[in-house]
Amino acid sequence: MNLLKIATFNINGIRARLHILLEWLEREAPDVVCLQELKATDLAFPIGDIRDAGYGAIWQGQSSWNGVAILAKGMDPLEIRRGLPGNEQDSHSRYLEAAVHGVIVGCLYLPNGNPQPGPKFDYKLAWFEKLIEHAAGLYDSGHPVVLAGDYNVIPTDEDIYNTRSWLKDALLQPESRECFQRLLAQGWTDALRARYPDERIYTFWDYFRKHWQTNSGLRIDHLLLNAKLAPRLKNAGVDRWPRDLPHASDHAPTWIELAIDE
DNA sequence: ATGACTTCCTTAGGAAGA
Repeated sequence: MNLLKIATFNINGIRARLHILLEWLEREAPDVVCLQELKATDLAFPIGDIRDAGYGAIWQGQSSWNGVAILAKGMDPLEIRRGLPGNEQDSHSRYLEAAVHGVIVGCLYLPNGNPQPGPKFDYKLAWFEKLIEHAAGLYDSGHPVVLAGDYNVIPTDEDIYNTRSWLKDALLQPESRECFQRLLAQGWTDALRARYPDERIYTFWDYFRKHWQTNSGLRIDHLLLNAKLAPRLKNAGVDRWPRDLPHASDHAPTWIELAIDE
């Protein structure tokens, strides 16, 4: 059976971690990659190295912070939109959407929202509302759709090693979780949770307190599938090995494999 | 606990991440 592998990876600075991205692309050969936190301007995006690795790309950069990209093996993604509808005044580069290998791919970097309460948390929730609104149309578009990215939401207490030191954190506030649940209630399948209903799955381990070494992680990078795509889900997982490399991102690549119609 | 660790932007230290 032919499989299409789609991954999301918060790279946390594409220039500082280009060697990790290239090593991972070569070893895992994903067909589609959603990147977040480029932390680079459009001009600084390393498109030459990415083309040399066999990938086409579209990207939405920004100096210092944020920034998203979609990579596709052997083709250029066909861009559908950049930024969410109704968010034209938003100066942050956080959303790209493209048609790639027969699937509509939304690549998102949802605002972190800390500290909360405060304006950053308000911005997170407002951004989330725009996403929920746009996702409803995508869900019913009649096309296979995946919404992949760093959602900056820990959906449940099963998605964190221990809530004790995170209780005030924006990632698990009831408002953040309620937004995520309302998005899921449109019908989306949380692919990693569907594949592993009862296991602890983490996609992020912060740099503090030896959290990687003690597997004290969070599950905040998600791939949501609409009803057209969910029946094709064959496998899902997290590539932990890039998190263990020197100068690693604090996130690990998170992926799904979909059956392809021949 | 205004912490810890890391990058960016720029070369000393603040902002931001989660």
